[in-house]
Amino acid sequence: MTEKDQLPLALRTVYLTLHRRSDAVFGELGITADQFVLLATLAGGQAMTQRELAARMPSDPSTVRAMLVLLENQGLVTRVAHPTDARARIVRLTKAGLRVYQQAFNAGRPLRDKMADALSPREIRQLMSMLQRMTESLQAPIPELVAVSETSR
Amino acid sequence: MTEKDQLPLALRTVYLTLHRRSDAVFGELGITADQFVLLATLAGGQAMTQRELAARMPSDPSTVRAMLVLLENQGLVTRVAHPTDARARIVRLTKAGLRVYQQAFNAGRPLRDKMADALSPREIRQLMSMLQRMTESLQAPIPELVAVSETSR
DNA sequence: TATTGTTATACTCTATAACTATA
DNA sequence: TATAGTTATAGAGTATAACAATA
Repeated sequence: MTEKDQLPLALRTVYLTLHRRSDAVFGELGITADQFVLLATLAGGQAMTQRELAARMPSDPSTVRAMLVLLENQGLVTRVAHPTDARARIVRLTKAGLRVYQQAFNAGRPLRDKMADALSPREIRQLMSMLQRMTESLQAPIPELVAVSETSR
Repeated sequence: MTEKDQLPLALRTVYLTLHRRSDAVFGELGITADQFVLLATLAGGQAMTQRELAARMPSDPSTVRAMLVLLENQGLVTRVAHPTDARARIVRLTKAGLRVYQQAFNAGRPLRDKMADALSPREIRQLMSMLQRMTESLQAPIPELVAVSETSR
């Protein structure tokens, strides 16, 4: 069991710890940590289709749809027809949705600060770089995994 | 929006990407990625009570119980009486549980390698150190969060 | 033919609260 | 009084497959 093999568990531990504390903070505003991520994805950029939203979160389109239904019932997002593609629907934050997002962003600051306080500014940059490279590497196809699946048929 | 504020989302993206790919790999062996973590926690050390198990995963005792029921039905873990504390139950891997864990560990190697390949050996050490510090920092009480909760009563 | 989204469905994980038994 | 575990309950996220409408 090398240090490399402990990486997934270490990653999981910090993520889940963050996720639980985030749920506690955001729960006071009536949203979950995952719903906050959805709102943040919409707040960060332009409006987008459900598929684009799912790809950025990242999550599954049907999962995102389930989340959107909940958020729509709360009046935090709306879905309107796409201007040129009649199949697609554009998701947008409502005024209330933007307000809740901003409140949640502020409410979460102590948590983000606490996490970042464990690192130097230089380490934060290095960490961001590493996380992005890890994500790209994990998203690429992995030949050995394909081989395992194929041969097990 | 500073780089520091993007850290939680970057962490989430890499964790969820890893989690999904892990689920796909472990699913061929009949277990989920979270169940693998439970098995790994038991395989890594001595037998332990459900509470100890929950603390190490980390997870909630009632969540762990639900997972243990599923794993017990699959014959992968057993729960026996604690020798000195009649309230507690000791959780142990069965022979089949150890075998499945080992198979899953091996099946997950390409994934772990792929993730680690994005980093140099030095970066892996640095990353582990950072993740551990972040976890500790997040587990400590956060005064500002307490204050928010208190004042909102 | 491929793509967007919906629907139905099912399962795992999550967590709170009330409870029993024991320390 | 505090702790270990169970039970009941509820909800959120997850994802697959079949489907309709449209590109």
